[in-house]
Amino acid sequence: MEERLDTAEEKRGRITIHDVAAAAGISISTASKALNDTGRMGLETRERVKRIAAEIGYRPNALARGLLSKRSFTIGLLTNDTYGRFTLPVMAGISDALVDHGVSVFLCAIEEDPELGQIHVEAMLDKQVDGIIATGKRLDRRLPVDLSNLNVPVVYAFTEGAPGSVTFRSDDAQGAQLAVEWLVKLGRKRIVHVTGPESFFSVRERADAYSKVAGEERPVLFGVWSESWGHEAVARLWSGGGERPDGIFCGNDQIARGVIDALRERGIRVPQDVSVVGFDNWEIVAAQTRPPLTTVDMELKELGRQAGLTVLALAEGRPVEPGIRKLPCRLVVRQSCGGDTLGI
Amino acid sequence: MEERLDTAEEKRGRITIHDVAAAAGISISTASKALNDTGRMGLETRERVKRIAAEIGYRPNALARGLLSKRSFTIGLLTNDTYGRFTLPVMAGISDALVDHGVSVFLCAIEEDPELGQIHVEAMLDKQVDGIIATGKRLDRRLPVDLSNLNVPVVYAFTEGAPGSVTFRSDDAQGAQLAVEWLVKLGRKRIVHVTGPESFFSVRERADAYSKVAGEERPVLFGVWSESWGHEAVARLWSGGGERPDGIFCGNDQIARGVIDALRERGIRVPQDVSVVGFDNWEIVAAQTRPPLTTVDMELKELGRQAGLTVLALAEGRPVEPGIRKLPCRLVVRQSCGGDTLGI
DNA sequence: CACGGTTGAGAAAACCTTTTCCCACTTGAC
DNA sequence: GTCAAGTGGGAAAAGGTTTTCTCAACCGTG
Repeated sequence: MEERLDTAEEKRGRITIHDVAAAAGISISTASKALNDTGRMGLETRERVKRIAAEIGYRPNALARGLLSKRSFTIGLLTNDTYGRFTLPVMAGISDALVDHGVSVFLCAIEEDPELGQIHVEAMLDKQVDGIIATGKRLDRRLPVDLSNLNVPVVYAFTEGAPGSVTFRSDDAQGAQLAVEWLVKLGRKRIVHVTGPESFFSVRERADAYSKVAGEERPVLFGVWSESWGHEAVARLWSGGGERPDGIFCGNDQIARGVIDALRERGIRVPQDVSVVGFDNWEIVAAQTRPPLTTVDMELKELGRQAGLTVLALAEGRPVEPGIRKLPCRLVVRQSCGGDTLGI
Repeated sequence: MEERLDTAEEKRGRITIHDVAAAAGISISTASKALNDTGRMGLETRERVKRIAAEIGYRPNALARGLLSKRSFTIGLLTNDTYGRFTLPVMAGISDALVDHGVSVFLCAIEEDPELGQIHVEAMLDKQVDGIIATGKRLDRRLPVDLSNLNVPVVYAFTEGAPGSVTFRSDDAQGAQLAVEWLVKLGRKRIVHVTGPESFFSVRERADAYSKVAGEERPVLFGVWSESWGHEAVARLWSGGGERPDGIFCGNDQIARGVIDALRERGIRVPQDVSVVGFDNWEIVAAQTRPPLTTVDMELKELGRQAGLTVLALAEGRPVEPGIRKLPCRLVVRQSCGGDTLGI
């Protein structure tokens, strides 16, 4: 009765459902139904087919399956964030959410090149992706590629979406609020905000939230996203004869790092004399500052997870409310503010 | 004569070769041959079919094509480098090399989880990837997943490969040599090497190359891959009564950053008093040090490019010599060593 | 005029699955 | 003993493409 096809595995190429059917002495239709838990058949037959399939190492060909079902169990992730600082956590979240559903992710880094973007999008469409997630490095900029009437669902994550689309982004205002409230809670009174270029939407949003909590009259220093700007800002703050801050909310971790270094160089102690809080929770920067940086995490992985589930829902035809979804940030307490041993 | 099917584009779903054939008034076989430049037919027919296909926006379905040709024009990139520091440049290189060939890349981050790795590999095989590239964050460690008898080609890049496979890696010895020779050329005599854990193969390799150039008696300080170790190493070097170095070759850029910061804190000028050279050319670190860091670039993008072309060659059945291919590193001259204005 | 060779194009098989019928058989009720 | 209903399983089509084979028409040559 053990009628296994020795040739099946030797025959160069994959094991198909025909091999399973032959090995079980049934037709391929029955084999298919047995393996997919569809159709009617004896429980015993079903079990036997499954067992045999497992034994000979059968795995269904996703291409053939996709041809029929119009689902490729594949999605595309488009990004212009070359360095992957934002994209990688997003990607991790997407993959994490979709791997259980058997979905794999094409990653396409398109830089700022519209032509390259076009090529990648077409390649993905040819491969019948079930959907596309667009992500980037800036909330208020579009990717240099048109994703508008694509006949596959598109979801935007951490980049500006087309009108009428569904977009996921971090709630920067809430994140900033978290940071400033923390400084206030620690008793800081003379708080300032050192941040990036005012042209960034998230800069303005964070600055507004800061003003709401710290007070409209508290100063905001706009600059660039670099450590050296952090240095310069400290120089500026401590050079004049004005009030000396006791709390600095920085627009990102790199600026915070510059600020902390500059303060140390001036003999000002962090966090005893001045509390510093950053934004991004970019581990590589935040964990290496001295002292390690208290900062705001944008929960990009969760953002990716939700974007993944959403594009899947759209691909399956489930209805999804369009609009912008803001996901809350989280404050990561390390030692640059104090309060880390308080258990507040 | 203009007999275009208005319905073709309206019919929900993609435009198929049937639509092209119908629009051109020919059979699908002829259409296929016209579009693929195969078979025999009148030049005029060929051109006309191509024109019509373009007009109605026909794009071949890669799933159907792959089913027949056994080529999916898809490869998988497996990595355990969560943060993407090494993976992203490699990925960029692969993508760059393969996009012209119509190949897309599945990215799978598997952390250190063998089960997750297994799941992703199976998902990729189900999707009939033409090949797999394994990459990681360490030259002397395997990915936590078995890629040995997979019936698709596997290429290793920046991670340890299976015996008999083809593996691409950076030539760390040559890179280290480049760095130390640069210090020597600048007239530095009292060179030391501050590097990572001796358990890393590349650490030993770089250290050996350093010893060959600088002299066997020159000191090597093993530690960890962090800025704080850079600080500590400087403290150690400057605390005793011994000789003070005038050139420091660091095992990576983070250590170099720590070293430079520590030197500045002691009032030692870089590069006037001490030249510092790093390893990795991790832009985000190397460009933000003060002064910007002269460092060794491992050319990971080129490495990815070659890995991509190799796995493609294997997928197409072209013969490839197995073995380990070492790719040369490149010295990136910034200002931490001096010599940057010499044009040497 | 008969015939081999060329040219242009189509029919059909193949790739691997899933799904929709459809058929034969069993069971129980009347 | 006949019928209806239910059960287990198979044949075949469909999905979009490529490729092999076949066929008809046409050409020139002997």
